[in-house]
Formats: sequence, structure tokens, C-alpha cells
Amino acid sequence: MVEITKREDGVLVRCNGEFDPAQTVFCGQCFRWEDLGNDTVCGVVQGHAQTIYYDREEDTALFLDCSTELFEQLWHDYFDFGTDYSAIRARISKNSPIAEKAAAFAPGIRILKQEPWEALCSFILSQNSNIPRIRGMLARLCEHFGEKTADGFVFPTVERLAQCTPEDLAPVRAGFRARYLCSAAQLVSSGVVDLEAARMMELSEARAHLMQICGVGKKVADCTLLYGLHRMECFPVDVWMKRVLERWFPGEDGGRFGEDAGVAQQYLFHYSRSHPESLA
DNA sequence: GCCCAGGTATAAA
DNA sequence: TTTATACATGGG
Repeated sequence: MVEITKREDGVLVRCNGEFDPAQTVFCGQCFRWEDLGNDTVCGVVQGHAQTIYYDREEDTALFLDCSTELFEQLWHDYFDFGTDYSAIRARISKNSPIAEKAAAFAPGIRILKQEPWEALCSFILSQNSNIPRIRGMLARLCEHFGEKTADGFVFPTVERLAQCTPEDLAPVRAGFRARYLCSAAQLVSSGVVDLEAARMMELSEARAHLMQICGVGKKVADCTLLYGLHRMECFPVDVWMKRVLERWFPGEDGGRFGEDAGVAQQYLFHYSRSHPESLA
């Protein structure tokens, strides 16, 4: 587990090999954090801009210059600091040699508890695209439709996007995905789709609930459930993960990892993208 | 220019 | 029910 020390000027976290900010925010689970160089990243979550300074030499210690209250209310949950990732990694590693290798490659990955609405939009935009472009679309979406604060743009609200037509979203340059965003905004805004309710539903029911949105299939539904609602049993399968499954787990669907499926999937996804030759 | 991208809706077989 | 194709756009 990580060790948390509260100081007057912020919060210090000793990670004990369980957290690396860069591995976590640039492994393809979120698209809005930025690398400032010199072991510094920054992001905006729930309207709060945060810079994180870290030092890998001391088994990764990191510093957040925020109040103790904000850390406890927001960042502790967002980074899932209450969960023992060493234990998860041990279970995953025991399960298969290749999963062990993937977990060892980036052991500092954690599954973020993102805002459900942002996660839904992010993965709607992700379809048939690539990570740099997804980041671009999301940045433009926030610049044009999110509230501007001193430190950056807040993610657009459901209500704001529910007022938009696909034509209004042209500045995002999302192509055919624009009308999918509109569908999502309208169904969530009207209450036909209830993201918080999906947190408690049985998994197949939760999937079907999200798939009422035009443009949300099984992949986007699973990503929303995993990254937005922290349903850790979800194992989203896309073109990359299909290659991984065919190459390393033929005939399986990811179910072998049980409650650790979401974390295992992220280790495998990141490792396979960093070592594409290993899929040949 | 060319290929492909953390898929899905839609049409056709 | 399963399989093929279009989709808008831009990164590499």
C-alpha cells in the first residue's frame, strides 16, 4: 500500500512500487493529462487542476500541492489509493507467465476512478481512432464546450452537450462520432440512461443499459464501466486486446482474471502496445 | 499518398 | 443469425 503524509503545503505519497503517475495517466485509460517534463504531470478532474511532482529515485515519491481536504475528497479516490495493488499484481502474476511479465513491465499502473460522463465520452470518441487523435478531440471538446478556469478547461457538462447538435460539435472534428456524443448527452440528460445506477446493476444489465446510446457497443460500454464506474471485473476487448487474446490466451475472453480483469487488461494492453513485436 | 486506428451502425446474405 | 462495409479524420 502507499503511505500518505499530510504536510502544510500539500500531500506527500510514498508509493512503495505501487504507483507511477506517468505509467498510470499515459497507459491509454485516460486522455486529458499532460506531461510537463521533469517528472511532472498535470490534469483537471472535477474542475480541479492538479500538478503532480514525482521522483522515481526514491521508489517513487510524489507530491500534490493541494489541501488535505481536497486530497481526501478527490485525489485519494481518483487514484484508488485505498486499494492494495501489490496484492492484485501478485494474483495476476500467479495466473499466467505473460501477465506476470506485463505487470512487471509497468507495475505503477493503477485504474483511475474517472468521472463516468467523461469516461463515456472519451471512449465514444475513441472508436476507430488512435490515442493522439483521441486526445486532440477531447482537448477541442473541452476548449469549445467546457468551462474555462485559471488552470485549464473543465470537462463539458451533460446539459451543455445536450443542447448541441452534431453540427454544433464541428469544431471538435469528431467526424461520425459527433452524433454519438449527442445521443449520449440526450439520453443521460433526460435520465433514460443513469450512469450511477449502472454502478450497481448486474454486469450484463449494466452493459445493455449503456448500449441504449447510439454509438455505444460492448467495447465502449465496458470501458465506461471499468474506467468511469470502477467495475473492475470488466475486460474491454478491442482490436489490440483481440490480438493479445489470440496470441497469449487463445480461446479465452479475459474471464480468467475474475475480479482483477480490469487491472490485468490494462497491464496487458500497455505491455502489448509497448512491445508490438511480441504479438507477431 | 497510403495504411490504419482502444468500434459501431447498418445493410446484405 | 452471421458477415461485409461505410464511416470522418488525422497520426505515422
